[in-house]
Amino acid sequence: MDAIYIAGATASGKSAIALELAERIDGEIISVDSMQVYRGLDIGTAKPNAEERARIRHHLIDVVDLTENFDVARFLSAAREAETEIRRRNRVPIYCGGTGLYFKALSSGIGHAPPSTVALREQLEATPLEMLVNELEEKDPETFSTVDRANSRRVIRAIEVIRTTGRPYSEQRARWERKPAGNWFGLERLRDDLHARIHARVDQMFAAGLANETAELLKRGLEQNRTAMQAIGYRQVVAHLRGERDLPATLELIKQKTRQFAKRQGTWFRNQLQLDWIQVGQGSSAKEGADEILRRVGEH
RNA sequence: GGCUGGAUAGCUCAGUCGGUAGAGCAGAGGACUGAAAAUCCUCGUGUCGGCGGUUCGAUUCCGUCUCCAGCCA
Repeated sequence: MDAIYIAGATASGKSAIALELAERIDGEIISVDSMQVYRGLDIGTAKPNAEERARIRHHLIDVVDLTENFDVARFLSAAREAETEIRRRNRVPIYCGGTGLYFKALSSGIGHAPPSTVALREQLEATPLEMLVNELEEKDPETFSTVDRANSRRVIRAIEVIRTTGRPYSEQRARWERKPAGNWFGLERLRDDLHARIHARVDQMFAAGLANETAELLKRGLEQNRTAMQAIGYRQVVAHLRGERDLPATLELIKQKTRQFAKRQGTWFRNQLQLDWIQVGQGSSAKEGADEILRRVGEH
């Protein structure tokens, strides 16, 4: 059986469905999640627990230390490796997660530009955006005309590649095109339903000790890792621990940030990926979700 | 009861030397090629607390009432 891809916003219930599916078809799960790769970020990333991981083999979870950097390219090669391994065992790879960029890399590749280096990036960050944009116009007119020039992250990456390779960024990117969906599924819920699930999940995270976990991670260098520090939940709890916000306000803020994030995930999935959408009903079980996926896989 | 401040977009507030008003946040939509749970873009008509008065014209000035905060009794 071909690999199955399941994309869904946070709290959409994708993990439970993937787990159910994996048991049914003798599959293994490859996490498509930019935060679950970090060791230590457990509660806040809703990582599958030990029991679930004992039941079904998971990949791309806990693969890097809090002090390491991770990016799409690393994800892509690790994912391909995991898939090969799974195939060798005659099992079915089930990709499941919520990081749109990673899914896109899986379907369309990522190009061959070099990774970022801390020193150059810091230097570029300290440079006024306008200067970088001017440099871009001169050295890579094509990227200049297509990038979001107000978005410093985009401009910085382009300049970074141009300076380290001496070549235009535009010629080092993968050609992205919309490919027809195979076993690529998107999970969708009614907005109110999803929000209710998000709120309940955030409450559960605190009940499970998110604040303590964050305090522990701080001792282990959480703040030194820029990417991990971006994770919703941890970032807000760190501010709370510093006394910048009380607990109820922190819970509210995290719920709000998560809602906004879920919305952005939906935008990405809808417009950047080619998915076969599955409406997940409010009271439906993981089993029903898995049934629906299998039914559609049969049709493909 | 008296005095002083407030009352303007869902929230926090700015402003109009009198010509019916605008930021941030929230919300909605969108973008996204090695940080992506990040980053960026677009979208603002609301009895300017109520009622009177002055005025060609009041959200803006005056009076009064209501509510909120603080101070004095």
